[in-house]
Amino acid sequence: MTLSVDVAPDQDRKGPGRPRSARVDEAIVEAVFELLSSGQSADAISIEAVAAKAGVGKATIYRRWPNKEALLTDAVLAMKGPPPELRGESVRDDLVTLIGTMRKKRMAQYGKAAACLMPELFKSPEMTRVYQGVMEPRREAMRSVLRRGIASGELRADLDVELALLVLAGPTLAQNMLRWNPNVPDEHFAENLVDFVLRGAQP
Amino acid sequence: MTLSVDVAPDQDRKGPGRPRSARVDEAIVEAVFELLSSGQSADAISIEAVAAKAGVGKATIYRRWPNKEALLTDAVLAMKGPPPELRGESVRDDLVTLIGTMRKKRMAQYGKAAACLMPELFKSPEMTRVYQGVMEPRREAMRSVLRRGIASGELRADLDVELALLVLAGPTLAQNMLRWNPNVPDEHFAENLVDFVLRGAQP
Amino acid sequence: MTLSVDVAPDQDRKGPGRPRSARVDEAIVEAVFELLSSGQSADAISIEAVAAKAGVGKATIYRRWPNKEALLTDAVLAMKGPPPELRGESVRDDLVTLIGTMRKKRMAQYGKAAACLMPELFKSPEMTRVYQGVMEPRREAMRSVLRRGIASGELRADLDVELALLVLAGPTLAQNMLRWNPNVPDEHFAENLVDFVLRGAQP
Amino acid sequence: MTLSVDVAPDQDRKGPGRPRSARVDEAIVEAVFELLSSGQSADAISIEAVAAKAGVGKATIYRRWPNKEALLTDAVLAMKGPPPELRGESVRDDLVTLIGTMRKKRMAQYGKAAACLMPELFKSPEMTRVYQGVMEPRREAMRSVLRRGIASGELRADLDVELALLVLAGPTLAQNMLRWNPNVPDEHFAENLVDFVLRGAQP
DNA sequence: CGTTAATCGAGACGGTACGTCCTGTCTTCGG
DNA sequence: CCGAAGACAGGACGTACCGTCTCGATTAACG
Repeated sequence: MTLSVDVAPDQDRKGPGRPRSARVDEAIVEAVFELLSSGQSADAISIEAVAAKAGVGKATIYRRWPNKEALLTDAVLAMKGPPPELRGESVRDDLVTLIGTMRKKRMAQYGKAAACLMPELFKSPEMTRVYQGVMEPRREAMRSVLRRGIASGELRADLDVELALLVLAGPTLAQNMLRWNPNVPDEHFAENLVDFVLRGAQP
Repeated sequence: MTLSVDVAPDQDRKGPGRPRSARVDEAIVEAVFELLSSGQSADAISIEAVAAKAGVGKATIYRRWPNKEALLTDAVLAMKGPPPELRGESVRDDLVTLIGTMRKKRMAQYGKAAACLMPELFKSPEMTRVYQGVMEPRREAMRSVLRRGIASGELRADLDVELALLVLAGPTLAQNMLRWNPNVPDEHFAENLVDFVLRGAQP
Repeated sequence: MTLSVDVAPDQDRKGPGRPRSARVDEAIVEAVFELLSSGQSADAISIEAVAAKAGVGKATIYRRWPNKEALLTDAVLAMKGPPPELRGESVRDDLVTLIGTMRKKRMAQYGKAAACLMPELFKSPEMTRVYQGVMEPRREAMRSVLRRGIASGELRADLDVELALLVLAGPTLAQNMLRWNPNVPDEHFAENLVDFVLRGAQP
Repeated sequence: MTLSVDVAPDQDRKGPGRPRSARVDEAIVEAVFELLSSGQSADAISIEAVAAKAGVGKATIYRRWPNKEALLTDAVLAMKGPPPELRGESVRDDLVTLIGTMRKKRMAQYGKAAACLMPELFKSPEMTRVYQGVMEPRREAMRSVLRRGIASGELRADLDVELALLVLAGPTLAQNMLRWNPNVPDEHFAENLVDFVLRGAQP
């Protein structure tokens, strides 16, 4: 599945008049992102606040996006990064890498932002679609690693790939977004999780 | 930890005048819950909408709760149910029961409601506290089952209880709230998850 | 036409229990009248205000009248006084008496109250009916005086009785309710008006 | 006496921002007038109802008038029309014209509206002042016609002008506002009234 | 004298309107 | 084209009453 997306979709206009500033685009999307990750729910984010934070007139925003939903959608799209590069040697290491990239750098922010977007996900199917588009590549990468492990004998032959995916990503999500279990330390989270999932709880 | 909570806190007033109706309390909290679990974010829930849905005047709500946050907090408290009864024979069965009760009946609604409350959790520490109060009993129940398993030899002696907790609850949460991985079926979810976590992914 | 009216209609109950206080009835109607003649419109008069002014509980009012309209209606009825006694000698004197009794004593208050009731007259046909019932006897008295005058030759044979009625009552009303022309003095108003109407404006 | 009045008083602002819409002003005043003449008392007219009827947001009303009283006052001002043109030949004809213009076209509406405003007149001196300002020009016009009649001998030399004014306007008012005497027909009302007043009731 | 029922004050109830504030959109201004 | 600023329709806020209903306590006549 390929989702090709441009952040400011009607930018290819030409002709007379002052051209649109690319800086402005970035400033707006950045402002949305900051507001989101500061714990504001989607409906609590007003165009007015975005305009103020970006140092921009309200009209300038409406010139680029038809409404708030489109703006938020584009801001979510902008959170999408390149897929992580995998070494491809050990399945365990690749899984650790994949889980780890969900937790690095801006991921604490990302997690908070994603959590704040949740009500929006239930309301807007468009937003749901975009969110899936952001998630799916990582999911697919993990699937292929798991399948490789089955083929190479590093993982059980009868492994349920989808369930394994969920068991790896679920805790990461819960911890990222909600810090669900405060007793689990952040350090070596990825390694500990992967090792646990590989080995299981039985003796 | 014990959290003793009454939903309508100042009801024990006495003296002259017509007493407050208990039906009204229920109707209001129920209305909040329905709005929450229909995918409205906390800030999108207006007191006016609650009043309309409950068939109640706005003043009747304000007579009981000083503001929206208090109302939402109490509504969350009302979601707290009794802890599940465990058979106490097999650790595996008890874990299945615990995971299962997170998914039964109204839990799909509960999950959606919880997801919609997330932005509020970041804003209101009071809400965070109450949410923890609702969660902690289940967490503690699962902890003691896990410890029992270690003692009885059903689980590894070096098991990280907190991590195990997260690995069991995280996927449940992700699936409940977000239906994160649509490829994992709902049927036998608890059994499949517990068995997977017990056994691990390795051959 | 006969309108038989009792102010507090269901008073004839008997049997055990504390009887209704006649004082309370009077106090309530009096309170309504005072509020009306202090320049409050009918809708601006609240049962609460009436109860407060009469020193009575709201329930006490609702026990006697089913709603505000009925209360106001009864209060209007209470404004009805006995028809004036006419000497029957001179038509001019009898007209002066009739006009004069519209202006005596409490009539300034009555006028103000009536003015404040006007919006209600448009809304409530029941109120209209009652108001007519209060007005009609005076109107009829004046008609018979006028007809007597025609018969006795004191008035023109071709006099339009209804129009004469209006020309006598209209200015009185306008001046009572609105003090419409502040340049016309209150003293000898009735005499001046009647003499003017009798004589006309021509040389 | 000259009363210069503008309906929307602070409209002459300049500077940036979207200018106020003149249509909106008209729609609001028109809505007030319609509500008034549909038999609503002044206090029964809610700003909310005005806004709804005018298809306007409440804030738009409050941007122009500080409170309900000011709005009603301005609406009354808007009822003021140009003084009628008089032929100046016969006093009788001019009086008929003056009385007649009080009864034409929208005057039935005007009468009802005025009646509904009466309670307000007792409460608000400002409203009283404005109402006088609307009435006075017509009163003055009639006075000068009467004085002309005295000078020309068409009317009695010792005529009390103010009383004559009241005798002409009072019945008109009573009939306009209250349809006080339903037995007097609307057709030829002005002619009949003026002829009656000129001639008097005596033989 | 005790029963009984109507009394009164008080306050909860479902509503409606208040006047304020804010949002998303639109429209103008000056640069 | 851009920023700023303000008007606009709409809607929620929290308050204040309204008319009604429902209590507890009091009170006065009847049995």
